[in-house]
Amino acid sequence: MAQKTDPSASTPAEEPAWKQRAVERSTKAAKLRAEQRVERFLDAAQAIITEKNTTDFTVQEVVDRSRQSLRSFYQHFDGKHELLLALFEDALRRSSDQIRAAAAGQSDPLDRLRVAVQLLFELSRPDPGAQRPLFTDFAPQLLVSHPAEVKIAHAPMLALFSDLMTQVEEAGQLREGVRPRRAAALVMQTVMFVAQSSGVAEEDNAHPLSADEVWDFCAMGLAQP
Amino acid sequence: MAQKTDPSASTPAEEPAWKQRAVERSTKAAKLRAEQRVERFLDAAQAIITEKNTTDFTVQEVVDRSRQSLRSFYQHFDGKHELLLALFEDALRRSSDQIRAAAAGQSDPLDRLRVAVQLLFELSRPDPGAQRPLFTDFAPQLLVSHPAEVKIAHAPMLALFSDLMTQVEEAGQLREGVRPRRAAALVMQTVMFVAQSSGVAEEDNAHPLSADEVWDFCAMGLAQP
DNA sequence: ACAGCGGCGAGAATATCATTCTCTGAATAA
DNA sequence: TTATTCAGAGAATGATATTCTCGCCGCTGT
Repeated sequence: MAQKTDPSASTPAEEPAWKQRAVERSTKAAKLRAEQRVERFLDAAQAIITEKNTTDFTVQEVVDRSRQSLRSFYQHFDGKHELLLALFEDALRRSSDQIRAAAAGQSDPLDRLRVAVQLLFELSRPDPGAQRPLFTDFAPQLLVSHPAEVKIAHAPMLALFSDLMTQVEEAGQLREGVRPRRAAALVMQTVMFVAQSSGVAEEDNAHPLSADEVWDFCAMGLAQP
Repeated sequence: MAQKTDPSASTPAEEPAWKQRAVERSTKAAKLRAEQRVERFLDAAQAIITEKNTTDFTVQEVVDRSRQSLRSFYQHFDGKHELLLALFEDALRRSSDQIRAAAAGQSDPLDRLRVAVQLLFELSRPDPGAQRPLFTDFAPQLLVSHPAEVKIAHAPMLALFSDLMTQVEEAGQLREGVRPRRAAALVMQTVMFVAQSSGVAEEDNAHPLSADEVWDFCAMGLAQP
């Protein structure tokens, strides 16, 4: 395919418009097909993850479930990590939308931030039923193996918290000397990570950290003013 | 060992004292040998980790380096993860000692806590030279695969922070309503995790979070009092 | 001194995946 | 119709962890 279009680039006069259109039509079709295939892989993976509540599936499982082939898989993804990354990005984006919507229900900027923190905490903790082992399970691994991509995936959530934090600042409710963007990053990571490790219940003692506790910590810290 | 002493408890008449002693002597020797072997594995692994600055070594490497055998390895460890866990626990214990010592240099409880937080932050961030890829590299994976063991490994550090936090409370410097033990857990995790993800430098923008920022966040939170 | 036994080195055999490669049939375009 | 591209099936490869099989060696009770 690339071999067909490249020649036209080197000698444009040779390629009449109809041919370009034809090529484009076929290209578009190909893209569509590719998107559908990718979609099927993503759906299959998501289904498996939800079922097994872990990201420990094999590529083969995804391939079988999506009724496609290994060949196809590797033609569309650079590897398993890209598939996971895609799902992770997606989950994070949807979650940030959800949080943004929830926060919008509050009129006070600090309340908006509070709601966001608390909801993020809930969403980030291990299996509140069957959702998002992506956050809790997968994120840590990626953070080690593909930090740059993870940062990109975090972007929407970070943007949300930056917004909220900036609003808090504009309302004069931010402590002196706190830079809103950095605070946003700090809070986001704190909440996500703490939620993660707090989730181990077992026969434990007092652990079950609550969203309120986390919020109080973020908002007011530890020290007596 | 426990198995040798227990039988004597259930049927004491059968086991004369000399036999017990003899058995114990041989048992003790065996234990000693086992400990030495384990030690060699641990040393070898630690050396490799320090060299390659990653925990991505193969069991075979460790075996070769320690001049022992795979058979021995699996006779002494349940698997690679146990080896790593052992090293992790150790590193964490040594770090908590180091931090405890550093904190002891301060007379004010809140200062002690501050020093502890800042040092923990520095120790937890990716390779400030060649040390502890155990924290940064390995911990996340374990947190997913063996959360219970990780919690155990965290115990000494948690104990330290609990102590420091309690001292802060006793000095009346803890904000109302903050439970020292939970706050200790919260702070420890926050600092360790934030340190981790902050370490990715590259061509980045403003990221390099500082220990001071983290401390300010923990101590005073975000909101205007 | 000797037979049995446990610990261990050497390294082959397995098992599990991810990833790549080869063959092939079918849809599509020319 | 024929050539080309696409994509399914699944075998081949490669990297590791983990297990297994052979012996050897030293110790221990007889």
